[in-house]
Amino acid sequence: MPPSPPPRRPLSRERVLDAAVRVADRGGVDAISMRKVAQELGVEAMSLYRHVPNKDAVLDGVVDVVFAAIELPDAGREDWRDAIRARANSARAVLSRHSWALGLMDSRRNPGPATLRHHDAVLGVLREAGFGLRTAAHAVSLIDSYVGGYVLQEQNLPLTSTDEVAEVADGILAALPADEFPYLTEMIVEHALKPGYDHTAEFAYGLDLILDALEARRG
Amino acid sequence: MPPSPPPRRPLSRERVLDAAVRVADRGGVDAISMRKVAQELGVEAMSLYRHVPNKDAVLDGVVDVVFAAIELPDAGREDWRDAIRARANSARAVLSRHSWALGLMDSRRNPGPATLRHHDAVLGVLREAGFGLRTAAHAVSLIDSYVGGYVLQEQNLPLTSTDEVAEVADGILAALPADEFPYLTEMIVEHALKPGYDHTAEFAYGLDLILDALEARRG
DNA sequence: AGGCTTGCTTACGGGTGTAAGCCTGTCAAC
DNA sequence: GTTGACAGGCTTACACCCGTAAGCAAGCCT
Repeated sequence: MPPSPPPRRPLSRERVLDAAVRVADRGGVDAISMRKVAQELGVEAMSLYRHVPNKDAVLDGVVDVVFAAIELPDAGREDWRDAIRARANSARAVLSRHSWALGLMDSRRNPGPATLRHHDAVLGVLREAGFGLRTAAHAVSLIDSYVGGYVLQEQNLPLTSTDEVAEVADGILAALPADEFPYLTEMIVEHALKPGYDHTAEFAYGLDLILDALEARRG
Repeated sequence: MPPSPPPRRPLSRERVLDAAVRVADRGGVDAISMRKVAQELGVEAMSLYRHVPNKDAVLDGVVDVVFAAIELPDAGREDWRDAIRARANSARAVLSRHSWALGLMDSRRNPGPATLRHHDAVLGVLREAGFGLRTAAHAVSLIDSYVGGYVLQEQNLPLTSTDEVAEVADGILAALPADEFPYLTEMIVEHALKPGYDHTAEFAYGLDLILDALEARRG
């Protein structure tokens, strides 16, 4: 018998979107082209159109795929802050793994089901915790801004190792007179170059500050 | 005498960058192409290469032009919060006017002079106000995240008039069963659709919350 | 056996960055 | 003045990459 030739799963909208995510992870949003996504699947570009109406639909879909990967807040927690903190950490992890997704959300005006379910769950936790409508709206705006903004600047400084930090910092320091930017120089030399900078801890600092301040204004 | 034919200012790096900003304001980052920028100046594409080495340099330059438009914090204020608040408001205004710039900052790894001057000034205000190095670093991260993130989601919901809000909200409400997203529905019906939503006020709420919480941890 | 799904082929009309070389207006030195 | 150099802008051309319309071929299910 033929040893089951390559399984050859048929294409599907889901497989197309997943492939698009992988392509974007590798080369950014601009890398998402029908040809490249098709290639990722070992297929020709036009084949995708059997499962997706056009490229815009791919972009819309891809955003929702990423959103679906963010864990929903657990409404069962006794402290609303724990629920929100967990989902914020998850959101940062996911958005930072697919850093192109943040920028893509702008141009897309059609929220998918995962996106909507998400906002609903977060709002639910806040409302059940006793936040008024208006305060809950403020809280959502504030928290989402912080999470999104943090990921944004995390991308700007994707410095995983201390060596990389040193390299970039040296470049800046060398290119510019230290006495023109005294505070920046101080920060780089005295703080950024010290080992042990941790994005997770930095993120947590701001998040806790925000959550505590919101707790103080609850109800 | 000939009535001074069109003044015909010569090109320059500065004029090229300004034109690129206008092009991006009109059509987003992707609209920045050498041909389009040249057309904006009434000139052919290749002429730009006399004043700019390549397209990447245009993108780097354009980011710095936008940054330069943000007003520096005034170190003279008695309360550091007033200085930071003023600069945050200015940043939001500028970045929201050139909404494409936020996304562009990611890919650019070469901060221009305006960018550096900016960070230095903000750090200066915080340090002079008595913040320690570590706390100042946290504060910068927190504030910048919030400002950037707010602009980001402001773009997602660029709803200037209440009518627009209603239109979008109706679309969402119609497309999805209200009982599947009860909290979201509540928020839209009871809050978002009410007149008087003001982005400036919403932004101020979160900003003040953050600044007050930071003040409590100063020194 | 027939139809329907799935993927492929070909093709069109556009957009991109930029290398190489030409043309012309301006201005300084003779 | 006349001449010469040179900068600034233009033309042409190359070698890509893009989204997608139209129609064809093969495999599966009924």
